[in-house]
Amino acid sequence: MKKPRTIPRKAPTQARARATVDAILAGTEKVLIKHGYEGASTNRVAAAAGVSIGSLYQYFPSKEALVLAVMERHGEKLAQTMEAELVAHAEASVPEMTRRLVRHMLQMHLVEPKLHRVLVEQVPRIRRTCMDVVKERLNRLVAAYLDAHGSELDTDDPALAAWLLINAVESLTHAVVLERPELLASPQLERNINQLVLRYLGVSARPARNAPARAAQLE
Amino acid sequence: MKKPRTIPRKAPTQARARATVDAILAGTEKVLIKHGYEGASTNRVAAAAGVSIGSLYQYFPSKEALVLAVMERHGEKLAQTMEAELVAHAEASVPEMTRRLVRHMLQMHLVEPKLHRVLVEQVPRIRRTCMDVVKERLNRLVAAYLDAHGSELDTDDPALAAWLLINAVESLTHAVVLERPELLASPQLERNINQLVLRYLGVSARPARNAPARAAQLE
Amino acid sequence: MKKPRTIPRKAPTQARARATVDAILAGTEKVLIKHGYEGASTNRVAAAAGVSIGSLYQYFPSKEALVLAVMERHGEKLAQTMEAELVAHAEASVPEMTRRLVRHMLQMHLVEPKLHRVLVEQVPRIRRTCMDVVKERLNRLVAAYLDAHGSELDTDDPALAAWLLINAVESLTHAVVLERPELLASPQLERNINQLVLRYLGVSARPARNAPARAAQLE
Amino acid sequence: MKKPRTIPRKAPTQARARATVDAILAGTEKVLIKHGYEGASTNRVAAAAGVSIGSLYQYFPSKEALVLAVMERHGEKLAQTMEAELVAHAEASVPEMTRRLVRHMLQMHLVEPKLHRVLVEQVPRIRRTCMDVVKERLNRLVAAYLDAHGSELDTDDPALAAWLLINAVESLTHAVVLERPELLASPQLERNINQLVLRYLGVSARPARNAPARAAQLE
DNA sequence: AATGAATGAGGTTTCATTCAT
DNA sequence: GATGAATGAAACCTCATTCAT
Repeated sequence: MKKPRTIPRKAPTQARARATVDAILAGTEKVLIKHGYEGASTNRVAAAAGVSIGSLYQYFPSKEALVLAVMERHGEKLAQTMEAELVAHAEASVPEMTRRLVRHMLQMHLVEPKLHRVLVEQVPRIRRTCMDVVKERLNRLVAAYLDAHGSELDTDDPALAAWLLINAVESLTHAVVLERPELLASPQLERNINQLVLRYLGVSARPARNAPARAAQLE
Repeated sequence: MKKPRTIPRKAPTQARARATVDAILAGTEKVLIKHGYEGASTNRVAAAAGVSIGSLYQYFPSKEALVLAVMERHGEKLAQTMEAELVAHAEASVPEMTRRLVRHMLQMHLVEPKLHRVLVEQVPRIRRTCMDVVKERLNRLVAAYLDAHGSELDTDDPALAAWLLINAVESLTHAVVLERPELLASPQLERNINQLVLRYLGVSARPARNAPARAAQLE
Repeated sequence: MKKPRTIPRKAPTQARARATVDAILAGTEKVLIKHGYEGASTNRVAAAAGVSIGSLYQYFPSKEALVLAVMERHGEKLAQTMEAELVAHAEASVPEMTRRLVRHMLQMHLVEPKLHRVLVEQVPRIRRTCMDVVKERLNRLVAAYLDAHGSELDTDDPALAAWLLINAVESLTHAVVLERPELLASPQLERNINQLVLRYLGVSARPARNAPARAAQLE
Repeated sequence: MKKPRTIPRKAPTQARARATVDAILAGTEKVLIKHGYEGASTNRVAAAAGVSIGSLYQYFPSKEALVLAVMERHGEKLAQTMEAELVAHAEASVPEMTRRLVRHMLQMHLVEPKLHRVLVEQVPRIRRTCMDVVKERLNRLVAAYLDAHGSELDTDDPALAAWLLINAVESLTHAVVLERPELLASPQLERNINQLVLRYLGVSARPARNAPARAAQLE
């Protein structure tokens, strides 16, 4: 069992090289989408990128390095949009924030959905997945958010709660895409996920019913 | 991207043939554990099984057929133990049942844990995973159980709830094994997962508040 | 710097396999002769052998394994003819034996001379050369012979003397072939090498001076 | 089989260029020592020399040209020290001179021994070796010396004798280094090589017989 | 003169699969 | 039924060399 090198071989310094690397990454995505992970050979990638196989190997020492780079790029995009959402509405109440994030999570699969599926379904998980990156970063942010709102919640360990929720919600969105795509549109699904989150946190999803609001909206 | 045949080529009728097939499956498991999915070549499997490569191909038309068979066998085992649990304690209260199933789920990873990891992490998900089988069967049973206990719950759609919970809990157990194995032992984790489930269902984990039931809170 | 495997991968058991291995070795020789060491690729060898590249790799794990096998086979042949000569005339006098062996050594380069040149000149010496095998075996025999004839000689250490002589004579024959092929035919060369050997051993090439003489002195 | 150009592409005229060429040669030696002949790629050499691959090719048209240049430089050094020895003691007696040269030859392997080994063992001999240069030049000098001392010797052809001896002694030193390094220190080896030479030339190693000279016999 | 990005033929090697025995 | 020798497409990757900058 070999462990192929995955660290990029050299960072492109000249503009020309930068363009080559971009072309290679774009080619990798194209090939992954079209042929899947197992069908993605370095030769195919080079061809799709309009670059010689030699050039490819000057920057990426192996197929896994290529895929890893694509995963990181993709994960980065996802993480950034989620972060933006969290930061932009830092003042939102817990139910409001939950709704936003859940909706966002569900929509993530609509950004380059084919690439996303290939990365999530086909790439062996040994290699750190793009989602791990996303999850890690989200984890911190959500944990911080829960910590800040600790008084409104019924949780013994906000960090653990963040981790649990992120994993649960993330996996649910995957599962929906894979197994029940017809539910994606339905508000029922979204409502139930929100419920899962809010009830777990000890916050009512419909604050109206419980009380005329307290605490949450004042922060 | 080719789709290799995965249906077994012929069913072994003679006892000798049956033994051969068993040896092949055992060999496949051994090789998967030792070399991972990508490192599992048919020749290696045949060698590990003490069977000629020709014989292997007499029963399994492709590498994927081999892996699929192993996955089904493994999934079958898991599903059966879960089903047994559900059936054996059909009368248990919701909190009790939840606790049982969650604990069971966490322990599943301790049954042939290495094989389990390989199957879950490395086998591309295109090919229907073993867990899908488990999940599908559990789904029905849990949905039925929730239906039966509908009056105790605050859920609009028991079937959807079953699906949500099974996916969430299953993915959490994976995530724990992969990312936070140190939590496996901790009662805190189990308590939080139980909480996630019970609160979502609108059932208090501490039945005292709702009903006279006890027991749960000591863990 | 990699060290390629050189041990044969599996010993052919069936007659068919035996034939394949022979064809591969023959092909290797052909290619070495025609294209030299660096030009000898495994693909070329397989083609020359009329065998698929896959078959080649079933028996030889690398190019170096191929070359090594050829070298051993070739060295074996050479060693055997030298041994035969030594054994057949075990009773010969020292000058007589010397003359025989020197002549033999010179003629060795006429057995498959092209292959011999490639093996000697082009194969990097890291890999144990065919000549090492020959030399080792000859070493023992000659040392034994010198030991047996110790009383006729003026040497302090027959084993060392054997080693010195074999190396010297062997290298001289190489050098002749490579640098002065025109001398190969000349009796002068042979006479001088004989002289080198005999005088070093303290035995006159013209036994007349030392002893009642026979045969040798007329050349 | 291609024959790559080996003649240097252009002679460096400027001082800067001279420095570049030196750096390249030094880099080549470093890489040869560290990675061996096959592992010595032009890119590695350029890197080791701290020079761009383009610059390297401005002065050396091929990998073989590089190695050849290094071999010539190395051979030149060796030849010069041997020549110096011969010239400095032109008046020495034959035994004395023999002793000096043999000792010198043995010590040659201690000058940059690693580079020496790589050049001698790994560089395919097609390409004229460094030793050929040394040998050729020594040949002339030794032949001249033997000619001058012809009266003291029992040889029919001093030129041939020179050639024989140089080859024999040179190869013996190699063989010692490669096969019996433990002998390098021993005086026995040196004594035996001297014996080989002197007896072949018909000169006693113990000049007492011929002339009043002394000293030599105690080693 | 120097750079280093780019090239691509061709190397070694694996492995799922077939088929004669 | 079983065997295992044989296959060959295709994978990954290197490296001497060129050439635009």
